[in-house]
Parts: sequence; structure tokens; C-alpha cells
Amino acid sequence: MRVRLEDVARAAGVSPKTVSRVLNEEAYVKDSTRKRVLAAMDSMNYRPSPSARGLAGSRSFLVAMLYDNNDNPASTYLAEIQDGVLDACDANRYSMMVCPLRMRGPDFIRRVDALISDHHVDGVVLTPPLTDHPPLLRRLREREVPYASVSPVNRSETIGVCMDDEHAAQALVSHLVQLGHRRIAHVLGIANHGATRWRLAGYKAALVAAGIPYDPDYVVQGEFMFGSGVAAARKLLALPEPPTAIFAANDDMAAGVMWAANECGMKVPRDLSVCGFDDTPLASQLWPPLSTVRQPAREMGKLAALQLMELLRGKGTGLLVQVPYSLQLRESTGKPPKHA
Amino acid sequence: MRVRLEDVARAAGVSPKTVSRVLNEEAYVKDSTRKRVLAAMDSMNYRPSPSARGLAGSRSFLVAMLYDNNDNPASTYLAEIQDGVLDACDANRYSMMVCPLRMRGPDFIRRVDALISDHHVDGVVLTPPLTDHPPLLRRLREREVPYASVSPVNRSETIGVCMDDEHAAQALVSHLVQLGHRRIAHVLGIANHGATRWRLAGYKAALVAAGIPYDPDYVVQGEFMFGSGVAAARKLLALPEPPTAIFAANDDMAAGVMWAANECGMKVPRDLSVCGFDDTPLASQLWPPLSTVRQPAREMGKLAALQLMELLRGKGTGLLVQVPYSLQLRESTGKPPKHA
DNA sequence: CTGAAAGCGCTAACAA
DNA sequence: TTGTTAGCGCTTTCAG
Repeated sequence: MRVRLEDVARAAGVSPKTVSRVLNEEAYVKDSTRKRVLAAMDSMNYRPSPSARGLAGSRSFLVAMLYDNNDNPASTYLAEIQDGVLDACDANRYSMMVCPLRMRGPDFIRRVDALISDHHVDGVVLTPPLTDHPPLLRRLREREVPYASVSPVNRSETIGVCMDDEHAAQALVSHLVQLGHRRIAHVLGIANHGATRWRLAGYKAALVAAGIPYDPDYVVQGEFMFGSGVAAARKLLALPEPPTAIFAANDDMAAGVMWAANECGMKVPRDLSVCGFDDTPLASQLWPPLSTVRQPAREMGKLAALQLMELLRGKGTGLLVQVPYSLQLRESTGKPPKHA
Repeated sequence: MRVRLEDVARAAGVSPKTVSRVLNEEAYVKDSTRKRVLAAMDSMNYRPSPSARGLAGSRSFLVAMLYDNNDNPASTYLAEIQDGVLDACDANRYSMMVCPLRMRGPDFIRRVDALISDHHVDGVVLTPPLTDHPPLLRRLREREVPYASVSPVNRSETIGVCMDDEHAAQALVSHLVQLGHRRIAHVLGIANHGATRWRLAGYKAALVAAGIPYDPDYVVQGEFMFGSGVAAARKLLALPEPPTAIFAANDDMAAGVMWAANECGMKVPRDLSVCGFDDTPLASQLWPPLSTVRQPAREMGKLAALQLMELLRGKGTGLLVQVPYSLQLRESTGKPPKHA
């Protein structure tokens, strides 16, 4: 029927325990023995049973990716991160579970608990805004479940992956300044996301660098969603002195801004420059194509998961790695209208 | 430490086996006993160990969602299906694994095998184009792994969920006809997807109904991806007698068509009507908003998974349920240009 | 460096 | 309708 560890042991002429040691890459196995066992495993096409391993041992070889189902950014961003996490799992013989959570839900922590004790998850990958949900982090620490974060706000004592959103945003807004814009507005993301703060900070920094005074009327709330971009732009464009450029905190909202501009007969970039952040597929599918910051989401998911696995191995401790950003300047940004 | 089945049994004054029976909703448990056990489980906050259940029993309470990582339609479509499958899992105490596969890869079947034997998956949800990959289906049947499909081509002996793509497409194209279009083109999807065939069939049916001759020059190959929509539209718009309306087999390609129209200075819908299929978020984010067919992807994922679970329960046999479509007529379609 | 014995928490097959 | 007895396939002790 099924090839068991015992069968491999017999074939290799060793005890089950030795096979187990090889399987788990433990030390103290003679090299020749290890090779013999490995060969037997291979020739018999042995696949350990995760259930048995989970039951007997302390590890499950399961990694869970947690995300917020409610306050989440564009699904395409999460989908890319998920692909990246899967890449890493694949490379390290881990399996992945995907766990949507409702951060605002009453039984939020209970669900997390259930998740952990049900499946003995070895570790967890957190995506924004879960990366900075204090009760969640506390619970994970209490239960000693290792985790890695994608773009956490609090970067001390956290492993995973991040990007320098602030400088990226600053560079993007500086580009607008260089094009000649002075009335530059910003559409914020959801309040509890780190990305929202950093991108705002970058926006402000660019203004300061250009000697442009900060005008609170030019900064309006958004929610990372298309519709909120539309609403924000309507507000901005109705201002007595409307901006000549709008920097939205993500691409979806930038798409909304462009939509609103179209709606009131403006032409991008002739009448209004628009830029976003993330470089989701949408960015290059809009007309005109959107100037934005490339955020390598899939790579980031993979790196976060790899750091987690590093930690799980017990060999290293895992790091918070930083990925580089790059500007994607396309056709949605141009010189401000002359008459402005 | 951990509350085990045995602890519950002791607390309820019954044998472990009886608790197991209650847990698995088996028959032949006196109602009063069942209630007592349930109460004990609840008060002790008992959570069965999936590892132990998987090891001892034949079930794992794990459902895998398989998708093709290579030839896949828009990731947003898959993400919605995934959410739907998760909804169903949640409601039935199943866990979900997400399994990207490379249909074209050399070790495709081996990976499927590994997946099944590693995790003892109870059942599988298939998404296009995996729904109709003969070797995969054969293997699943051989290994007696139940599966449910989302939009399978072959609808006999298959459970899951489907939609009447053909009539939907026909209705959409008929709408173009009613607006006065006669030169209507179609951008095909990836060849091995059922959706591609059905939507083409609907297109043809609408032409026949309108007495418009079929012109093969008006039907060009696409790949369900934005870029392929751009390429297809360029080809169509370069025709000596370009179409006045283009029906793309999905929204992403329709976005590409609109992009190409913009590129050559045409205005949608004044110079060209465009419509798509799926009603992904993108559809309402384009300018002008896209006329399309609403396909309730999340609902479909959920329904497919529910049918699978029905089958797993052994109570019913599972059905192939059909969800209704609805036209979303927006601003990307209008009357053909007068001079045309 | 290697092995023997004892479970992990549950369910299957049987019995009562 | 309920209980008893063996394992499921692995890892954990603890001895060699």
C-alpha cells in the first residue's frame, strides 16, 4: 500500500529512527548511512505522512498566510503575495494554508487560536494590516508561533520583508515637482496601514524639499479602494484652486482619480497628472498608463516566507529584508496646464 | 495541556468512541447522549486534532483548490473563486489548501499525486482549465479523490457549478446588434478553456439570429490577458473595414481593446463599442465603464465547494448547479458611428 | 553515531 | 445504542 518510514528503514538496513533523523536533517548521522537512506527513500518514492509527523512530533510543516478579508488592499496585491509565499513553501517542502480573517470581527482572536491549535501551524506569514494588530501579535507570541511580516509598521523585533515606501513616495512626488507642479494633492490609504503613513510622509518630504507649503486641503482620506479614489478626486477637483497633480496612495485609488477626471471631462495628463503606488497590473492597463512605484509583491511574499523558514529551521534567526523600489514613470504624469 | 477526545469522554461519562461518533455526526447515538457530549465539548472548548483524525481515519477534512498557474485567467477571478471556496470550507469545518499547478509542466501528474498522498485530501475543487485536463481527471478517479469543478466543459458525470456562457454571450452580442452594429468582431480566449468555445458559440448564434454573415476575419485569437486584447484590437482596427464593435471573451482583453482604441485616437463608444465578459472589478473601473456579463465568481466557488462537500458527506451525490448570468450594460457600448 | 520502546489523538473493526 | 481493542506512521524519549 503506502510506503512507510519503516519500509525505507528495512530497505536501507537501518532502524526507523535513523530514517527519521535523515528525514529531519538531524546531525549525527554518518554520511554513508545518510546517503544509503536517501537513496532508499528516493527509489521507493517515499513520502512522509504529514498527519503522522504532525501527531507525533512538534512540527506540522504547515505555514499559514493570514490576511484581513475586510480592510484589505487590492485583491491582486494579496494574490501576488500568496503566490510568493507558495513559491517559498514549495522550495522548502512546506504546505500553505490560506486564512482570511476579519480583524474587526468579535471572534477574531478565537479564530486565530483555532487555526493554530487545529493545525499546529509551524509559522505564520502576516500581511498588512494584520502585521500590526497588537492583540494578534501578542497571541502569536504567547503561543510561541513564529511569524514573518510583509511590510510591517513596527520594524523592530520583526522579521519579514519591507520596502522603503517613504523614499519611494518622495521620489515620485519629486518627479511631479520637477515637471513643474506646485499644487499637488494626495489621497490617503486606510488609516491603520503603515503604507498610508509612509506614503504620506514621503509626500510631505517632497513638498518640503521643493519648498512647497503643506496644504491640508490637498490631503484627503481614501481607503485603498477604487471608489474611494473617485470620491477623493471629486472633492479635490471641486476645490476653488484644484490641484494640477494627484498622488494616490495606491494604484486602485489612482484609477479612481483618473475615472473622476474623465467624468468631469478632464484629460490626463493634459489637465491633471495622476500617479499611484504598487504597479499592479491595472497600472499599465489604464489609459493613459499610470506612473507609479513598482512594488515587487510576489517577491516580497516569497522573501517573507523564506525568512520565516529560516527561523523555523533554527539555523538563523530570520531578518527583516528590504527590497528595492523603482519608479515606473508612464504617461499619466506630465507638465501642469500652462494657464494654471 | 490540550483537551483530548478522551477528556471529553470522561467529562461526559461515555466512552471515547461515543464522543468520536458525535464528532463525526454518525447515526446511532441517543439524543440525550449526544447532547451531553456536545455540551461537554463546548464547555471544555474541545478541538479535534486534524493530524490525529487524518492518521487514524480515512478523512482529513482538507479540501484542495487546484488552479493552473500558467494558463490562468485573470488572477482576480481566481481570487474570488478562492474566497468562495473558503466560505464553504468555513461553513463546514473543512480546511483549504491552495495548490497552484503547472499544467504544462513535466511533473504535473506527479505533483498532483504528491498532493493527494501527502495530505490525504478529502476532495478537490478544480478551476478552468484544469476542469478538463483528461490525465488529471483520470488520476483523480483512479485514486478515488472526489472533485467538483467550476465551469467544466464536459458537463456529464461532473459535479460543481457552471453558467450558461453561451446564452450570456449571445445576449450581449444581440445587444450590440440592437444598437445598430453589423460589423461585430470577437476576441477569443485561450483555446483549451470551455469559456472560449461557449462565448464564441454565443457570438455566432447572435450573428445568425440577426442575419449577419460570419466573417472569420472578425474573429481573432486572444489569451484572456490584457496584452492579447491589445494585440487583437490592433489587428482588427487595421482591417480595411474595421469592426464598429468588439466583443472580447473576458474583461481583461476588453480593457486591452479599449487601450488599443485609445492608442489610435478612437473614442469609446463613439468610434468603437467594446464589451467583455466576467464583470471583474476592472470592468467598472475603466473609462468608460465596460459593458459585460456578470459572472458571480465567488458564489460559484462557494457552490462548487458545497457540492463537493455534499458528496463527501455521502448524503447526496452532488450536482452540477447552474448560476444565472446577468448583463451589465454600461457606457462602453453605444450606437455605431453614423458614417460607418 | 545508532537503536528499542512508548506513545501522539483519534478511528476502525469488532463486540456487547 | 454503546464500549473495547488495536493500530494509523511518525517522533520522542532514553539506552546503547
